[in-house]
Amino acid sequence: MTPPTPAPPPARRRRRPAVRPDGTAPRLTRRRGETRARLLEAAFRVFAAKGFGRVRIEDVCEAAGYTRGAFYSNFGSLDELFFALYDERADLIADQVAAALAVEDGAGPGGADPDGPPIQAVIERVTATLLLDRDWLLVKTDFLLHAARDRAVAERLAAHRDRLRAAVEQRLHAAREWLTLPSAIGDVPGAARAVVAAYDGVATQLLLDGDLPAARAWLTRLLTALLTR
Amino acid sequence: MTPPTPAPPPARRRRRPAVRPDGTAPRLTRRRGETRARLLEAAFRVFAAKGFGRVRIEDVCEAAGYTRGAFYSNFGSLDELFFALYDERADLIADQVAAALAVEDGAGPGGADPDGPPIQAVIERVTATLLLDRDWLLVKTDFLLHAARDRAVAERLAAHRDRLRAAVEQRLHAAREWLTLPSAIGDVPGAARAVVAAYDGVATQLLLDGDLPAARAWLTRLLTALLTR
DNA sequence: TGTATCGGATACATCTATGTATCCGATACA
DNA sequence: TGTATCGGATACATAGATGTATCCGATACA
Repeated sequence: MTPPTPAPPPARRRRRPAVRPDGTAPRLTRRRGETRARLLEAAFRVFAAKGFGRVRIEDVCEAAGYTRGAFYSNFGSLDELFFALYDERADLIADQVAAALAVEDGAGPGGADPDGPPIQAVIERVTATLLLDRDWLLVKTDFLLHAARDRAVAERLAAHRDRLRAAVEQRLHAAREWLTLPSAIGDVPGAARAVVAAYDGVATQLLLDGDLPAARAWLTRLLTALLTR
Repeated sequence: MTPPTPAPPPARRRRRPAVRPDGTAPRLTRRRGETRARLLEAAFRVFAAKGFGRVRIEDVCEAAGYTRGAFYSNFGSLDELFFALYDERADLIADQVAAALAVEDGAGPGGADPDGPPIQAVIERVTATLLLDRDWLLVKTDFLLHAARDRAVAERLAAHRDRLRAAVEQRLHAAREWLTLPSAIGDVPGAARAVVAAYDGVATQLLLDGDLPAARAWLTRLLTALLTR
């Protein structure tokens, strides 16, 4: 049925080479970086609005104010763009969370914070930090479905989750003096995992009803039950 | 920009009519029902394997052993098939869960079960009942993403969740004598919601790593922390 | 200021999925 | 057993998206 093409090189995903034949770097790129950034930014909106499966390459270009030429000059496929987008945003968010949860250890020379158990404060902080943007949840869930079917993708997502979990764990560790965890939860690492699980659970509900304040309140209740006795 | 087409009837989704012009019912259908069932069964496998966004109508037909003629004779679009599939499976699962959690109130004339607090038993039961099939999780999550972008779809999904939550709630209510809920959780309805949230959270992890036994164990720990004090 | 390279636009060829119109074997009913 | 209707297959027409080849204005460097 197919024409007897001898052997069309099964090369998947070609793109503009990063290095020229003679080894010199392509003349570099300021304008290029901007278009790439704009494409990524537009892609985020489009993916959030329509879902990966319904997004055409041209949708992204249109939203970014380019044509497909710009796209193919920067990415090899929609998957590649999607993965790049996820990596970018995931790093950004992991940084934000880590910063928001970071403990200023040496704030005062006296050492530990004297004004009572800060567990509730930690919970509030975690809640406000993790549950931010429904659009990001939409994209992340799409990515989760990719990860569920592709080992390599799963590892990227798992790495992101590990960063979040580690940030939470560190924060809990700093507050361990005032922590009395339920026995079922056990230690601080277990508690950090429980926090992530509660977050994921509430995220599902948030995707369904879109009620961010309710999701925050509910997450607070769950975390209180999971982290105190 | 758009050609001045007068008014192309915006008729969406046509299919074989359920009633003939003269009002009589179409000659009925045993073979038809089987075909439809096989298409739905095949669709489940295909959706689980590839994800909604990557499934072509022909993929489903091929997996079911039919051609597209059979498909269009039974469904108007891939969305319609997908929704029908979800409704079917969701009902099935809700029935199973309700049955598995149902309490045999009048088992003995003596009344309540005498052998100690059955909370742990309830937890084990809920865990084993809810966390069954990763493929179903995959399809359900795809459906969740549809629901997140479409109010009408969201209500169907919410209805399913309500059935599950109600089954859990009823079971917890039956065991309320031995329940000492954490104060953050409050009452039985709150506890039922917490169970669903924990389930969703663990489901996310299960999608990522595919480790069902670990997911079960983890869900048990979470539920223990959420339902006991 | 000249010029070589780059970045993105344009135009085109192709491919794939869809939807529909038609046809034929199967099946229910007389 | 005959026959009208049904269920699904086949064939076709079309739309829509993709990928690539080419072109032109912009920009960095001399």
